[in-house]
Amino acid sequence: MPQQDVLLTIYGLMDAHFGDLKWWPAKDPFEVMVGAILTQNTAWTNVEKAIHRLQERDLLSPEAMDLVSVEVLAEAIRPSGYYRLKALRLQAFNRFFQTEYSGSVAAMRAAPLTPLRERLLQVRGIGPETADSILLYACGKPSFVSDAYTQRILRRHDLIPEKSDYRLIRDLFMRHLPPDVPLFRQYHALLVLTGKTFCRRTVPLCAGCPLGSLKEESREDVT
DNA sequence: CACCAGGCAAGTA
DNA sequence: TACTTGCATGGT
Repeated sequence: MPQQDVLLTIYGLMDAHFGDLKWWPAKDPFEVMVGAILTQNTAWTNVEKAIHRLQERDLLSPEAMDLVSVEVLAEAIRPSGYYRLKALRLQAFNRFFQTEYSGSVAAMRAAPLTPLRERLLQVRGIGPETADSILLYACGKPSFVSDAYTQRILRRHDLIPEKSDYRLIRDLFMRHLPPDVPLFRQYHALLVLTGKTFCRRTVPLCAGCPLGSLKEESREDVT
C-alpha cells in the first residue's frame, strides 16, 4: 500500500465507525483558546468544570480575564488542575491576544499560518499542541494537531519509530494530507476518541477498534 | 490505594 | 540534543 494512502485509510476506518464528531462546536472562539490551555495534560471533564466556573464569574472574556487578579483567576479554574500555572498561562496568552490582535479573533485569522504559529510558540505556556489547537479550532487554520493519542495509535501499528517527537508526527500529516480544515478537525477528533476508547496507555484494549484490520497490512514506517 | 488524563518549561549533562 | 522534574485536580 502506498504510504500516502495509509493515513487516508486510517481516517476512513475511524470515520466509518464513529461518524461526524463536530468537536469543539465553538460557541465562542475565545472559549476554545481558553480550553486549549486548560486541557494541557488534563481530563476534559475537569476542563468543563473550570470553564463553567469562569462563566459563572463572568471571567470568560479577554477584558475580564486581563483585569482580574491571578489569584482569583486561579481559584476559578481550580478543577482543571495545575491551576496556579494555568492562570499565569491564560493571562500571558491573553496579553498577547489583546496587544497584538486587539482581542479580535477575526484579526488573528487574517494572519498567515506559519508566522502566527511561530509567534504563538513564543508565548509562555503555549507549546506545539496548544498552538495547533488554537490555530485549527479557534482560527480555522489548517494546522494539524498531534497529541499523545496520535503518537500512541501510530506507534501501536508500527507506523512510526519508537522515538518520534511532536514535530515529526505533525509534519507527517501535513505532508500527506491536503490542507483542509474540516478534515484536520475530524481527523484529530477521531484519533482522540479512538485512543480513549481502544488504545489506553497501559493495557491495550484493542477489541472492537476500527483500526483492527490494519494490523496485518502495511507495516512500514510512513515517515 | 495506584494510576491516569487531549503538555509545557526549566534545569541538568 | 536528550533526559528529568514540578505542576494538581478529579475519575476509575
